[in-house]
Amino acid sequence: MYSFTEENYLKAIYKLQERQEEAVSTNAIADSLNTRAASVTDMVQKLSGKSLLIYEKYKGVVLTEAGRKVAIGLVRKHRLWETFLVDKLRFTWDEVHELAEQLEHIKSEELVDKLDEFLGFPKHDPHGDPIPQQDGKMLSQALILLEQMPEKAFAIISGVVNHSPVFLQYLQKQNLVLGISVEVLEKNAFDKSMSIRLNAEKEIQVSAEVARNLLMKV
Amino acid sequence: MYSFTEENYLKAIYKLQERQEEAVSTNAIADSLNTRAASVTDMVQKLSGKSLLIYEKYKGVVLTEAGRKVAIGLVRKHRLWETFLVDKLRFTWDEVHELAEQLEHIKSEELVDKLDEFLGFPKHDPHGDPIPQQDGKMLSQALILLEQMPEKAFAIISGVVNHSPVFLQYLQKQNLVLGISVEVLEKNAFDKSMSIRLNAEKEIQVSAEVARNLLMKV
DNA sequence: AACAATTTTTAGACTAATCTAAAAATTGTT
DNA sequence: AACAATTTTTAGATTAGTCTAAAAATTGTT
Repeated sequence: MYSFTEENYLKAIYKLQERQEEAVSTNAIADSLNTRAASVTDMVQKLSGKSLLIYEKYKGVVLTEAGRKVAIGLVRKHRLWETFLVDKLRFTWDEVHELAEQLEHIKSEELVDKLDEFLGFPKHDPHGDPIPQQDGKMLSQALILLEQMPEKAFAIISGVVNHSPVFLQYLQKQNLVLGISVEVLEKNAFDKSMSIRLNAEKEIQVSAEVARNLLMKV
Repeated sequence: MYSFTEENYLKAIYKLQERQEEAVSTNAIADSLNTRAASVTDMVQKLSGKSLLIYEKYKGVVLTEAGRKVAIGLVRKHRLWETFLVDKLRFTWDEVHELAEQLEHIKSEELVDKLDEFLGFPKHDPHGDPIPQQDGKMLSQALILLEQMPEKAFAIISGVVNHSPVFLQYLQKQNLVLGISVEVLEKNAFDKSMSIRLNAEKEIQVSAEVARNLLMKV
């Protein structure tokens, strides 16, 4: 069984590794965990000793299969708890991240599997991110950014890149929520803002910043 | 906010104080937490510094109102999570204690209140123990032990004293579960065993040991 | 290829929670 | 009231995780 702290390091490394295929630097880990590079060096040496990652001095770290498994288990728990909080307890999707950060460390395979069943084996969490299955597999769903859509195209809002509460609250206010269908009416070449139509009804303007942070399912 | 460990000490002291009205000794605390008296001395000095309890050298400790409040909050969370695990996730009542020990330390007032609402504001947990309300009040329910019941009396099984899995499993097997009505048919003076009738149907024998651990609502 | 800038590691120290072993206080018994 | 038994505290050490500051390695630029 791994400590709260060990688990947090594994998840942070997993998330960093997802984007860039190379080894993850100690500084990058320190940044994402709000700690110092010296602390990271200590911890990755410890995790390396447990064969959860491969560490080369001055080169950075790469998770082993065992380490990846632990990290994916945490992501699974995090996203299932978020789904529970929103679907069952009626939290809003911008309130649940911090709570799920705590709940993901509850140790029990049986609990997470029963939660999964209770929720009806959801495929996505309230932010549109895919929920890993028991076997660690994730249904990848080929989402694209709103900014990448051409004029006249249709798609469904299915996730966000930026998870900050302020952004999520903005989306809520504009009714840019999961499942809404969007048609691109016009793309403004000057500032990259877009006119879009929601659910074949309301027409609104979104900035490039927003378009760059909304994930769409075609 | 208090640490996981501080919370565990407060809850343990609260539970010990419930039975005997005097100050709780460091040794008693050490026993109930599987730690050593020396460690307890350190921790109670720390908690005393935070005004959560009153500590007198060689005399033991008594919780302050603030300390009691924290402990009752933990009991509330523990019993609500146990109710969730049994009612919603279909765990059996002998499986949930360890999980609730973890879940009770999740920090969020809002979460516990929403959980309470989701469960329909239950008054008792799956073991029949009363669940404290938001304001810390508990509906006391004047339960008596089965062994205290006279012959020909009727009552409802409403709780257990001993929460060990082996006892709970025994109860399940005998159908001695919460809500069942019991009539005392005969009390054996020799070994204090009892003959009882369940739900006006099946007649069974229970030992003094069992009768001493079943809480009944008259 | 040398060296300045940057990144990373090492060394040593700190805190929270724990332990063992020894010292001190309390209690009970005669 | 004295003293043996028990309980409790103190002293000093340990572990996990963290930090700062200094040393070492790497990288980029000329």
